[in-house]
Amino acid sequence: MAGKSSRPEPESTAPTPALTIERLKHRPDFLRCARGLRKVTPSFALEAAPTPEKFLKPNCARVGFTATRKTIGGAVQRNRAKRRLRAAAQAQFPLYGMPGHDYVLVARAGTLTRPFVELLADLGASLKDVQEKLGQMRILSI
RNA sequence: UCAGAUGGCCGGAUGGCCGCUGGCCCAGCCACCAAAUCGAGAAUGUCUAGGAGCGACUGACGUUUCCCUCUCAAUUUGGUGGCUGGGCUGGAGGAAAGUCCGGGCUCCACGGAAACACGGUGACGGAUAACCUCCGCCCAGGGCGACCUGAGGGACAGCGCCACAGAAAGCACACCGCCUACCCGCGCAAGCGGCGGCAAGGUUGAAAUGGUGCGGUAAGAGCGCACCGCGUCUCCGGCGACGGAGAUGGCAUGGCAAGCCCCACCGGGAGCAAGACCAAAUAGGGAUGGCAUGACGAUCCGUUUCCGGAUUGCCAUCCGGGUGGGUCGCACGAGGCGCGCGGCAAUGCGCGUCCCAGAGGAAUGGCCAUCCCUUCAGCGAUGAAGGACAGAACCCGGCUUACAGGCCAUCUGACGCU
Repeated sequence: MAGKSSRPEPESTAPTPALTIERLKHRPDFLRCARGLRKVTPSFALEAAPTPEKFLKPNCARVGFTATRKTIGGAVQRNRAKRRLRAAAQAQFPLYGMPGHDYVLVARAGTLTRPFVELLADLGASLKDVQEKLGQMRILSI
């Protein structure tokens, strides 16, 4: 925890030169995020948790995508839902993502039907909301 | 023109902004390797590394140049790999689906053969790497027709079943019926009763022991005859399944094999998470229970031999820890397209040409605009909503299932015109 507190202030994340984004690939990471913070919108559900020390890289956030057969449908629908979420993440994470954290975007029924502009707005608002809560948690833990 | 049959094809189009991924090329940076050049150093020092040339010389010796060995550093060139940037180029399907068959490929098992078991296939001829596939043909059924449908071997090898209905459903049967010729009794007689004969007609059923007609008879019956069906034999056609003709029998073996079964043929098992390799990590942690608690060996302790003690074992379950990487397999194949030849066709042969997805929480896209199509509203201009089924995962040949809309060819029937 002491090592984490040496990071720059949360306000200065936006002008940080290049936030690299990696993809979550392993089931334990998804499970850990599911136990973390959760923010639900009509477009999707956003889950977030700090990246474990072991996989921590400077100035890097990790994102994963999930779409279940039960809520979304067949392979074609699930692929399309994940692609829309990926495109939205690519637009919004460099602006609002926090380095040193893992995020998971869970597709919901609205992921396919919601207009893309609103999907982007949902993601931006959710990321800001999660950013505040994570910031509070960090201050409390110090 | 309408209705229909069969086969084949397509499966929205164009542009803009922002992205993902494979291949090739270029540039920059980094790392490694090799070579060359230059420099420094080492050997190298009281005893002056070695060699060659040169000068000089009796000789000792002197001097200069060059080559060879090792180490370090720098520069240049080339190669390999990584990262970043740029350019060019490729990037889901007809079913990618279901995972139902058949193969290739991989690993495992296995001495050969046979038998048994299990599973599959089932007219005939061909195609194929192979098939439960495909083509042709035969038979049966359906349709005016083009054409369609068919698990299509065996029911005298055996067992079993045939519900309900019906008189009778496998040693067939006699309910309603038909007859009274022969024989017996009664009666003058008609007739009645008995002894009997029959299965034509009715009824049931998926199915009733050949059908129709004539003769025949007391009534009837393949009892006789003709035609049809069926069986057997002969001849002809066909590679064959089978078809045709003739003779003959006098009607026989009812159905179910998708109940068991019999016959013929085929079949090792598991699958790319197969499997191979590199790197990393672990190299045996703890608990509980069971077995052995011997022998051999090792280590330790008792000073040493003898002797004694301790540790070390195996199996199961649970808990904990580590492992999140990469390369190959893996994209040139029973490959696509075109032409020619053989074949009715499935398909085969030859020539030419092309390289055409390779991901790995899994790319092949996200958004916008215009056009196209469909539906709805509207007289209309137009507006609104929407875009079939569906996403490669080792590859190939099939089958099955899903599918908005559209195109082409051939053929059939009806109507109209010439």
